[in-house]
Formats: sequence, C-alpha cells, structure tokens
Amino acid sequence: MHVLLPDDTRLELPEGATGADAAAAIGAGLARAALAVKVDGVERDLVAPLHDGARLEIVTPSSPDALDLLRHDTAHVLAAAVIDLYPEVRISIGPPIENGFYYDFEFPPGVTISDADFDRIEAKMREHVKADEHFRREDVTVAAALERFREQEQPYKVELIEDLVKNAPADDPVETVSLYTNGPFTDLCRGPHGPGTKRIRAFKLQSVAGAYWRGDATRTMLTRIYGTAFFSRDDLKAYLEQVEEARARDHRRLGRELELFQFSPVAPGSAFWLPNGTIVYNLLVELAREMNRPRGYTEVRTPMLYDSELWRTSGHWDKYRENMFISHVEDRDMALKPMNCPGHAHLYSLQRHSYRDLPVRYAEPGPLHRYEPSGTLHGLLRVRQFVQDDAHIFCREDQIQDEVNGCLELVFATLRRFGFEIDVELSTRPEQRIGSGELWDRAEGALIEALEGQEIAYRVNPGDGAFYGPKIDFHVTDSLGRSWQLGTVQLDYNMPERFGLVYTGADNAEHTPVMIHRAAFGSFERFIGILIEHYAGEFPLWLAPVQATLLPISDRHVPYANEIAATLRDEGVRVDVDERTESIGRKIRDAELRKVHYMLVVGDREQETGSVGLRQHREGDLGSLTVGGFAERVRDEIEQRSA
RNA sequence: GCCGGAGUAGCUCAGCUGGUAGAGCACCUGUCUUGUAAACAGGGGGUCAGGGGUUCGAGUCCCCUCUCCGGCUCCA
Repeated sequence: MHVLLPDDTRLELPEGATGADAAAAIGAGLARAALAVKVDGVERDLVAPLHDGARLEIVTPSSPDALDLLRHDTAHVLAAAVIDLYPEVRISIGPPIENGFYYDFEFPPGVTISDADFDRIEAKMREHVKADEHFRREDVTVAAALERFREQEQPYKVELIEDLVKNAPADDPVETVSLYTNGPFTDLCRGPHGPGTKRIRAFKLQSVAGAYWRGDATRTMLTRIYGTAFFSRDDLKAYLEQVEEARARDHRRLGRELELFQFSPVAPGSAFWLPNGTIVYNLLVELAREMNRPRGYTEVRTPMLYDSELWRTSGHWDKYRENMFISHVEDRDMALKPMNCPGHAHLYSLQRHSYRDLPVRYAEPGPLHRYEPSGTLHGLLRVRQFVQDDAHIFCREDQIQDEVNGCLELVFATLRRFGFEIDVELSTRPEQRIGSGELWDRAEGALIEALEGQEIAYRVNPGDGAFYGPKIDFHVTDSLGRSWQLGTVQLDYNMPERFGLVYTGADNAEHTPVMIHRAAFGSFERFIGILIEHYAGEFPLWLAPVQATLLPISDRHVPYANEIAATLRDEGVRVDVDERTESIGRKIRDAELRKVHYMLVVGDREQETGSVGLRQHREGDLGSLTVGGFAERVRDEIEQRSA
C-alpha cells in the first residue's frame, strides 16, 4: 500500500503499517520526533494502522497543534498522579486550553487541595513521566465502558458516556467509545495521544480553582487544577517570564503605584479616582465628547434613580433585576440605573418629534450602577459603578444605514488612536428573540451592508445577538496579545415599541422610530484598566497625568523651576516641580519610576541662559533647550494625541 | 453568588511547633546644596482586617463577618 505525504510524494509501505512505521521509513530523526499523525487531516495515534492512499502528515513538536497534544498528555498524567495520592477521587474532564491544561476533580469530603500540594503532585507526575508509560488506546462497547466506570465509581465518566450516546445523531449512533491507558490509569478519551509520557519534559502546576461540573452553576463544584507544559524547559521558562511581565503590568498594581486610583472595602467594586487618574479619566471623557460633537450628538443628563415603573416598561424589572441596586422609599421601589437606554427612551417620549427632527442622538457620560456578584469584581475591569461612553440614536428606518455607518466610523476613529488592532464581530438573531423574521432580515441586512460598504472584515457569530436586535461588537488586541470586547453597535426595534415612542411622519401619521445603542470605549473604567496594561503604565504624552517635571539641582534653583513651571502651565502643559532637598540623581530616579515623559533639569547653567536641561523617560539626557523651544515641542506632541 | 487561598506599619514582606511584634522602602526631623536612576544620621508610626471562642497566655488554634486574590457562572 502507499500513502501521500504533504509534498505529494508517494510513500510505499507494507500492508498494515502504522504512522510510526511511516515516520521511520522517512527518517530516524522524524521517527524520534513523531508524536502523532494526521490521516486525511484527522489526528490519530502514531500506532494506528494506516489505510491505502491516505494523506499522511507526521505531527512533531513543531506542528501547530503539538502543544495541545502534549498538554492533553500532561492532563492525563496529572489525573494519574492525583489518583495515586487520592484513590477515592472522582475524575471528570481534562482538556488542553490556550496556555496549558486543566483537570477537574471531585475530591473526597473534607479533602481540599491548595498550591501547597503541588510539590507532592508534581513529584508523582514525574514518576509517571520517568516510567515513560505508553498511551494505549482501546475501543470498547458503550456497555463495557459504562460497566467499567460504574465499577470504579466514576459517575462523571458514566454521565459523559450516557450523554455521548444520547446526543449522537440518529443516523450515526455511538456504539463504542475509546479509552486511553497510561500506566495504571485509564481515562475515557477521544485521543489522540503522544507515544509516551517521556515526552513531557517541562511542565508545571499553576493554580487551583473551583469550577462547576459542566459549567453549570446548579451542579457540583469541582476542584480544577491548572497547569502548563512545553516541549522544552526553555519554552516553559519563557512562558513563565511572560506571565511575570503581565503581572508587572497589572493595572491594579500600576494604578496604586502611579497614584491613579484606589479601591476601599467601604465601596466594593467602585474606584476612588486620585488626582492623577482623574486627569486621565477626564481626558478620555473629553475625547468622547469631541468625537460626538461634530457627528450631531447632543449631550443629555437623565436621573440616576427611577421608579420601578420605568424598569417594568423597559423589561429590566423582569430580565435584569438581580443586577440592579434597588431601594424602597415612601412605598415605592426605586432603582439606580444600570443602563442609560430606558432613561433616554423616556426622555425622547417627553417631547414631540417630527420625521424632520430625526435622527435624535443622545449621549450621556454619567455613572451607572450594576450589582455585580462580589466574586466577579476585578479591579477596573469589572466594577459596580462605571460610566459608559454610550449614546442612543432614534431614527427612521430609512436612516439606519447612514447611522450605522456613522457609528462604525466613530468607533474606528476612536479606538485606532490607541494603537489597538481591532476585530469586528457580527452577532445575528438568537433563539430567544422578539420581532418578525422580516424585521430581523432588514436589521441584519443593514448591519452587513454597512460593514461591507466600508470594506470592514468581520466574523459572524450566529445566534449571539441581543433579544431585541443584532449587534456589531469591536474587539481589540492589546500589547500582550489579549483580546477585549469594547465598543458595540446594536439595532433595537424593541425598546421604542415598549416605550410607545413615535414620530410624526410626512404622511402626518405616527410611526415608531428605531433605536441604535452604541459605545466606542465601552466603559471608561474598563477602558482605562486595559490602557494601563496595554501601555504598561506609560501613557502617551497627551494622556499622561504629569507631562513634565522640573528638577532643580539645588534649593536655590527652586524659584527658577517654579517660574518655568508657570510658563509651561500657561501653555497647557501638565507639569510639577520636585522641590525636595534631594540629590539630582535621586530626583531623576524618582521621576523615571513615575514614568514622567520629560524631566527638566535646571541649575546655574540653565538659569543663566533661560533654558532647561531636557531628559526624556527611557531615552536619557537630550541636552539643553530654550524654554520656548521645549514648550513648542511638547505642545505639538500633545496636539497630535497619538499613541 | 459558588469553590479555594490570603489579610501583620502607607508599600513589599519576615515572625519556627501559642510566650507579650520586626526589616527595607515611604513619611517626619536634622546635617549636606547636590549636574542625569537611590547622600548620611535620628525619629514617629501597628486594637496583627473586624467580632466571638479555646487557653494562664493568641499575630499564631477554632467559629462567624468583611475585603482582596485565583478560578467558575455572569459581564461594559
């Protein structure tokens, strides 16, 4: 028989040859490196027999999916080690994930695992690795597998098999399942696996966490152990260093170090913005206003606290009440707004509107409150009080196209400034929805037309739209390669209906407007959290709380420093003066640690010539410059407002 | 909210199996008057998250509450 290799060469092999045989036939080095094979594009074990004419690809450590395979192997080794240590443990699933793998266990009552146990577990794992246990596959009948796992009192495995059978398509019923065994440990597993545990050279257990069985909050909480694995110790080390780098950029840490914001137990989930952070915050709010103004938005201010009647009208009382702060006063239920849309819809209804007035575009950078469960709070990225840069557009059907186009343009213009890569996702009609199919066709069509009209590449996320309409989401990738959902544009036929919104048409009849919800930053809180990590705390000049700091050589130069500071402030530069009685070396060091862009050293020389000694963050000494020259340079740089 | 972990000076942390709280940085004072990443000396500062319990004695052991951290569910 023969197989075809990726470069289309034909490889003759004896009947019944395996992937390992094929690798050996190609070369000894490849045979040693081989982990698995891809037969006609499907991953298989190295020891699986090949069929005549198969397209064959040998999976080695340099193959794209090889790390997943290795990590899956490692997850099995973890389970084997845990069973060694806790024979009573119940096992569930253990897949590879983005940067490693996990395995979920149910430990016997009273047993808890913490990272203090990792040494013991890792030592056990190393025994399995050292033994170079081979991964052996067997295909058994469903009945045999069920019996086996029932006997071993592994209810999660039993449930998995039962569901496999239940969920199989009628024309392709599941009759057998595959089991993989390494050493004493057998697991239900689709495979494939590498040849043996010896390939697991560099692994590390990382953390332990609770995880609901099957991600369902009503079911058992299992103990999840996270780990990672690489083909070489160097790769593992590099990865751990990268994790360390991300930790150093943690916005919660930088927020405190740079005196941007703090949190306090007296207001969980709500930031206290310090003066430096407030500067950044206000600059972003101002940017949002500047984006809105020329695009026909008007700013409005609506109440924070509303009678429950409003929330019943909007549907929030049914669908969103658990996320709202509610208080009972004078026999009425009042709730803080978690979103602006109902207030804006109500505001629209307070006035009469003619078709000539539309579109009406309301923006409101005001605080929102959402009751987020305590366990979900996370620095600025998940808070209970925040401000969205959202706006609501009320328009006629025939205006949707232009308005959506305008929103797309605005979101891109806003986010691009920060040096993010932007991915666009279109979410279409969900199972649970309101409105006719025809309405959805129109709404989705309008979004698609806008995206394609502007030649924006997008991914479709079928069924993930809001119940009232389809949406376009904007995801950005930060400097650490992490993805965040920020902006959104949503079409809404529902809210205007519920609020009975109307406009008078050219035909003198009343018509229902369409509502568009849109935001570019999402929330300022989350956006600043992301920005801090994206820039590692080194904001671009236009956003930096302190743009320049005056460093007098000695006390007698302080008056001159203050004089220059006053001049620069007049020019709109944010500047401070280090008046401490400290050495210049010390002042420079502290300014560098504060990540201040420009350090202006002033001593006798500068005072005599009316200049400043310019030093730039990370760049070092740039020589001397006149005060006017520096002011001009900084002003230009600030005006560009670029990342 | 759920599971696990943690909470000691403003920050980072030490404090062995219970025996009366410590370091570095920061802060304050004094001396030095500094030329491109840390001058020197002295000093103040803690109901050991809060409450209850065990004990002759609790930062240390037990229980409850709060907050934070890592996840899960959820989410801008």
